[in-house]
Amino acid sequence: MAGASYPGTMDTPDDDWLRLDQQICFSLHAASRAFNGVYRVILKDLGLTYPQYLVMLVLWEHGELPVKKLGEHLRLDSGTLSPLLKRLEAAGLVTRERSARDERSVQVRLTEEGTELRRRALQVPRRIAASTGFGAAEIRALRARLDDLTTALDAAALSETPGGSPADARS
Amino acid sequence: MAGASYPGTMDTPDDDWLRLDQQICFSLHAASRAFNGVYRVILKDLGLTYPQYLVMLVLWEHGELPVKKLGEHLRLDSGTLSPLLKRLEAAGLVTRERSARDERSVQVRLTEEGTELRRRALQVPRRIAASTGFGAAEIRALRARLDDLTTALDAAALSETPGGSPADARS
DNA sequence: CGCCATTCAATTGTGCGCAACTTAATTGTG
DNA sequence: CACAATTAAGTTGCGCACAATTGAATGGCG
Repeated sequence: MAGASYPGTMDTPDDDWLRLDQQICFSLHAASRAFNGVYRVILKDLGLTYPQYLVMLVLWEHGELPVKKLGEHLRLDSGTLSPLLKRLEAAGLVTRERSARDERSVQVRLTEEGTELRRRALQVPRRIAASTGFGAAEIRALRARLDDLTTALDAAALSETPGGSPADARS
Repeated sequence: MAGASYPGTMDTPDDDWLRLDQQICFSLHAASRAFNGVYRVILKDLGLTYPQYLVMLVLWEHGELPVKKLGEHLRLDSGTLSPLLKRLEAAGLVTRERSARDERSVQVRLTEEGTELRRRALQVPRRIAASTGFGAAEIRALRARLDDLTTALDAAALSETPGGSPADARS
């Protein structure tokens, strides 16, 4: 509200950029936490945290996966996944077993109970969607925007990195 | 509330909702972390983390504030802010002092060095904006969308709360 | 005035996210 | 075959987020 409208970028002064920056980074941060909060409440019934739910979604879709693949789907590394999977295992939702073929890799499988949980999870998305007040189309549009953003940011992070390793051709 | 029909939803089957849900929550989660990653790299020069930067932005704008007010601006509670502010204090960027007027409250003030840091921070937003590949207008549009989302989610979180304490007129 | 409810910060405990490092298995190369 | 390089998980350490609790200060009310 403060002073105004900047049509394009033209020569927006630094101070205004700083204010805009405050707004956009705050907005994304806040939205992410707000989302997290709603999921927290809804997922409490299932005994899952939000990240655990994401892992379960991937497993429900793919059946079973090594930790590495799970990490690629979710962009998470073993530092995050290992303890998380241990908790899911303790909860009786998954099993972790070293692969016989390649002893380095650990296969994550749904238990009976884990598979079962999917039925109860089916109503979660509707409750979330209802909470947003957004329709399917709007959600899809927002998702597309966010994915663009993520793609751009990931690319930028690489070029911006001090090490800046150029070779990043991931599988 | 079961069986209700939702705004844009025809009769999309549950399975598809689950898949869409996977996508939108994953997208937001990923975007948030990607943003965080870019800030991490850029803010390293300033010796700040992303949440610390948010706190500094608020302080640069308002000069000095009690912890409570800081928390309202950022939607963070003392559980998060107390240790964070201690670290900013240790870094010599802020001071914390119990208010003489009301001994319960702690006033957070910028030090000389903290005020000084703003000049170096002025170029951060431009680097971030460049990383996103978005123009000011796009950023603003996205921000507006995210704020809508946050508002809706916050409202929903309250009504969704298990305790659903009717008297939830906070503040 | 005395007491109780409220308010603000801080603390504790749990979980996520990420960097850096460790350990073990596999692969590639001579 | 032997040995270095690579790969997969796990571990450690730090910081953030949030719920729940604690403790001190304040304000309201009889």
